[in-house]
Amino acid sequence: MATLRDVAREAGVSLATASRALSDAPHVSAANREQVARAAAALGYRPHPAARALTTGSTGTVGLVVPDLANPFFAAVAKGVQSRARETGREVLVADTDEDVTVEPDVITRLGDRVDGLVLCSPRLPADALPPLLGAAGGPVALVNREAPDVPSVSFDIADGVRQALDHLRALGHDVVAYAGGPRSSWSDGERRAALDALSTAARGDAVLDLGSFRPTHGGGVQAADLALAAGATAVLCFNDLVALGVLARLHARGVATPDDVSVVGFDDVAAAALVTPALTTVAVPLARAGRVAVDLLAGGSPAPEHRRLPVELVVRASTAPAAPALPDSRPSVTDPEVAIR
Amino acid sequence: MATLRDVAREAGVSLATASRALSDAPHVSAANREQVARAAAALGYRPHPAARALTTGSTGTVGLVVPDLANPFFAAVAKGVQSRARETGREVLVADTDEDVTVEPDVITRLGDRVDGLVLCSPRLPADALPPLLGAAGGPVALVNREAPDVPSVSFDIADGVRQALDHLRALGHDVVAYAGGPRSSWSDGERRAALDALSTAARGDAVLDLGSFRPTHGGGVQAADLALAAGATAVLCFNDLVALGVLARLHARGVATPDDVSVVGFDDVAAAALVTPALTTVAVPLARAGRVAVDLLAGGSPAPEHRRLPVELVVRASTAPAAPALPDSRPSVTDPEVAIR
DNA sequence: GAACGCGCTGGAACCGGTTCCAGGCACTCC
DNA sequence: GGAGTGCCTGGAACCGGTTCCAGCGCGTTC
Repeated sequence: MATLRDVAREAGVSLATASRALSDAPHVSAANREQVARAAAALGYRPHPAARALTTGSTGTVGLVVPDLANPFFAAVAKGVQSRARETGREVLVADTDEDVTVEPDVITRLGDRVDGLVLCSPRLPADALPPLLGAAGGPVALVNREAPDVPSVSFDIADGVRQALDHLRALGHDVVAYAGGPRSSWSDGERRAALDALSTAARGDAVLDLGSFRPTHGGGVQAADLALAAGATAVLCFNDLVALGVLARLHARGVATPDDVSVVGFDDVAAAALVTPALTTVAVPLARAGRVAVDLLAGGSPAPEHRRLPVELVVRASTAPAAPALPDSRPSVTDPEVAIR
Repeated sequence: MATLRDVAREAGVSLATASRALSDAPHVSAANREQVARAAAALGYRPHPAARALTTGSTGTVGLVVPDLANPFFAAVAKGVQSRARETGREVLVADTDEDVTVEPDVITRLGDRVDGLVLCSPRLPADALPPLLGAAGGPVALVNREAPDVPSVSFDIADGVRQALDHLRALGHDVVAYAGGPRSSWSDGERRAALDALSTAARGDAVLDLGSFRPTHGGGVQAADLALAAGATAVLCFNDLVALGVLARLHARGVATPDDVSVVGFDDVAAAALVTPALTTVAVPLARAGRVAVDLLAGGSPAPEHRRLPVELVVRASTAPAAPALPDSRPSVTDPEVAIR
């Protein structure tokens, strides 16, 4: 492997000049610049990343921590991080915590030492567990899909997404909407619930039915569907698309027609949402773009940490339809002991 | 940030001794070893990866190149690579080529400089494009899901998977099976076709109907379904699960019952395969394990490159059923101009 | 008691770049 | 013609580790 020393010798200049020439620094004559470029090309010179990192203190690498690479949500974010990093000449070091928040400190520490900045996508991490991790990172951190004081972040306008979904369902005549929630420790579930609270108290007679918390997976959706059916819900808004897919599957299995009997709305607009039958109405969230923005936030050294909130958009597909004229007793009542009306 | 020099001073020993103590090298007294460990802990010392890489020549990092992180197939491989790398104290640098084989040389070169070894998962790359890339990597390379001379690889026993699928379908009475193939440049499509050839010539009267090559996606499956229907096929074996999911969706949309009218078999056993309706019968392929094995192959410096072929297993779910008693003219004939009988 | 060997130790070289700093040269301006 | 200015240039220090090698102290053996 050719080193800079070889290039300098070949070009007949000193090490310092060769370095300056290759890094487009000033104080190099055009002739020497040319000579060095020629020599580097001839020798197939490629700078040694570790050597460069040692002196400059910058590795040209960003880290990405996600709970599960196989989850399409995080995969989409990872793609965004990846592509933006590549565009800006950086590589990405990725860590999958396998949904185990207890390994995060270790993962973050290990990654933090080798990167210029860390994109952290840990929706399930409790808010109070976050600050110590930021210290462990030992460098700039950008959060995806959650917000915290003093840390730059990219999140989504969840409240608006919830509003769009609710407006859509209410316009279809569903004045009671069931919510199949996500994990309690999840920041974004909190946002959804806050938005639902605000929107149901503001409305006249419209209500939101809290089905509870479910694992943010297909299996969680299966459970939620049974509860929704027991409560007689005609419309279910789900924490995310995976849950919605589970709801769809369970309704189908129990012989309940979607969207004729029950409408279902998801969140995220994961690739599969458009492919299932019936195609899922869902709140599209710019996952890849969030990944890209996160990378940019790392670069922009932030005196005042920037919080970017990306717009979302409801995409109406085939899983929602007008409510059937309701039978009075098939509607949940406020006194129903099994579910809480918000 | 504390450096080794600080640790040495704190422990009252030389730089050399401190280094030896921390790396468990011999020629350090027990007392000093203890002193150094104590000092390192007190100072929160963490070795500087770039400095270490510069002298040792090893980065403690493996690279992974995949066409698309959002594709569940590659996501599963990535998870395997990730977890095995972590277990063995290495980090993983990941690159997504966005299904563009023309960027692979660049990606591999850039990654190759910063890693100890590269896991390459590029199913769509033509065989003759491979050798130059291996040179560009500038280090050990392990291939996943394809084989090539002189390069260690992990692949799957595709022939056996095809056999299991065919046996299953034939046992159900489908003596003509349509194959919805993948991209021609794909190594694994070649394997499937070779296996199908072998198995159909060997059989008596059984045949395999080549529907052609499709993009290895849901959309490809939609196209394949139309051709399968046109050919009057009662059983379709698909290049992979994404295609199979597309076939399922299209059959459903066209009012064809699965599995009653047409049986469908996938390949890979991606997570979604178990979740769709009807649940997909498919050849399960140990994706994550392949990723893990690939990482191990990188470590074992290979004088004779090792080719590991992992076993696969048909999982029978709900998308396959006995063939309906055939109407003579609904069966494709050898003279049907639209399709080739193998 | 002297020669020998062995284990521990620290000084120094080295990995491959970047960058500070002093020096040199040509050119301009008084 | 001499001083001053500015651009290039290369020697050398430095980043933070690892490792070679010479030296030293101690215990052993004849």
